[in-house]
Amino acid sequence: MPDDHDERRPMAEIHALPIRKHAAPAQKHPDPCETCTARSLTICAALTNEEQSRMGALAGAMWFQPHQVLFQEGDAADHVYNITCGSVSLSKSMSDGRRQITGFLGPGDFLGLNTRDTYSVSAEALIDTKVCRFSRSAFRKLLSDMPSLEHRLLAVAETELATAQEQILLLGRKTAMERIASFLLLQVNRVTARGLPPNPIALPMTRAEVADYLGLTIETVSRCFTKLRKLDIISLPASDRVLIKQTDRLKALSEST
Amino acid sequence: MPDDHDERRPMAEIHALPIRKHAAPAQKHPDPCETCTARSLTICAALTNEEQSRMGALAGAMWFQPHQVLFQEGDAADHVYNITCGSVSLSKSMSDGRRQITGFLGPGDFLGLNTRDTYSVSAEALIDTKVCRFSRSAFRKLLSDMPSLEHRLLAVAETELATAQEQILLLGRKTAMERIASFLLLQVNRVTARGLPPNPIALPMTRAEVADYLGLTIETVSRCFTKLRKLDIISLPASDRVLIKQTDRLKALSEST
DNA sequence: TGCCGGCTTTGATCAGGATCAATGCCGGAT
DNA sequence: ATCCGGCATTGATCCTGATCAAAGCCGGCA
Repeated sequence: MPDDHDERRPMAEIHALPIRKHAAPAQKHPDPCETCTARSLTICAALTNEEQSRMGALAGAMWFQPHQVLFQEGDAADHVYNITCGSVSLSKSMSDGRRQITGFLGPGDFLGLNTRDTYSVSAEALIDTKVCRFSRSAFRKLLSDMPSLEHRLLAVAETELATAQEQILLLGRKTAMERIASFLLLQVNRVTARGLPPNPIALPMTRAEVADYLGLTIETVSRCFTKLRKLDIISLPASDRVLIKQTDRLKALSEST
Repeated sequence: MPDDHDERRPMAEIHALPIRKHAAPAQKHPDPCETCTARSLTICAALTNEEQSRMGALAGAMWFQPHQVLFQEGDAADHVYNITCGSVSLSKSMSDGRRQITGFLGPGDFLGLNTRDTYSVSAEALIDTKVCRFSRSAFRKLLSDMPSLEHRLLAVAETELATAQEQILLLGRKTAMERIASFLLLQVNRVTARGLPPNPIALPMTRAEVADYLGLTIETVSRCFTKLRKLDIISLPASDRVLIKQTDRLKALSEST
């Protein structure tokens, strides 16, 4: 991605497309990995050029529009995905409609790894999103040939596990305000890890998605944002942008009450 | 383990020991893996005999008593552990003492895997527990020589991730009653997976530990148990044993309200 | 320019679970 | 047999965040 920091702004060529239930594979380039902007962020960084081109040959690029579903919890886990650009939410839902978002993914993140043969969560594009897709069988073959790839995936899985544990602490024991503060600090980390300017932070998700991620309601999320604004800890230049004015006070709020 | 189903009953030889802050390594047997009762449950099952004896040579057996700490969140991650017998809780704590248990582990489960150099959670024995401990450097060497081991670990990590996602849904969106019902059904699975009789279930943890796992208070846990008993869905022959009388109704409670 | 629909904010009220407090139960030690 | 300490249960009250309801804001479009 060039310096387009507003993750919400649609990519022009995609925006013109009619909305479809399922995305179509993009036409193949001679070597898509050559120009991949997420390459340094992702597991591909662990591979030699040769290995990478072999991997690239198996990949298919795909685009997804906001709210398009990559896969649903319980679907046969046919593919694995690597996000090259955009944002995706992972979620689980209950029969009565209650939803819990288990994580937000961005460029370089890996999706759909699964021992069992069905996905354990649903994945949905938050904004226009481009992914690199592999069939699971091809990917498995790749794995058995490249121990460094498997090694890297294990590291990724362990990091995700630590993130999930942090999320479990947040949901089980933190107050609404602590959750919001932790969330904002997390977004700062996410954005700086990608080398983007940290302030103001662009939120690729709506209040409803934040609420479903933090185990709260839309109203509570909104009220906490307002309260932080009145405390002069943040400002909200737009509803999807947050300017953090006092990081230290935000940190203090994320740890106690 | 023979047919001693009460996980809370202390092992005789251990109970005689004075309480120590840190457990001492047990004297080495010629080949401890030969007699390991958890062998079929754990990652060792993926290894050939030769590989296993090589792995066994690097392992040290250790015992821990109830409340003994294997390691603390933030400690240098020097070792990895494999539980052969007993139960361990993983938890994270906040500075003011609030605690969240992120999971309970039992025989065959693996502990302490970590990309970074510090543990992301604390581990504490719930009951008398025996583990097989490896230094991380030795274990890493082992890993690079045995792709099948790494493959197996990846599968384990993915299963743990799916479990964590389930826990995130529970903490973010389920009511107190739904959490308790889900918890009890989870315990049934845990116990039957180990081939033990499912009814009544022995709970190796106290109400406080259940509460810290489910993001509730002791009182709420107790009230839910009482309510389930009054609904004739369970009975409580002892405070650490639950007899499930109507699994179908319990399942219904775990999904809606 | 003004309408419309989706998202966000704000207000009023409600309720599920937390907190505070007391009692009960059981096992181990004397 | 009795006491004691830790854990569990039960009851009364409180409070955080959910729910219900109504504006407000903003961008797209006629």
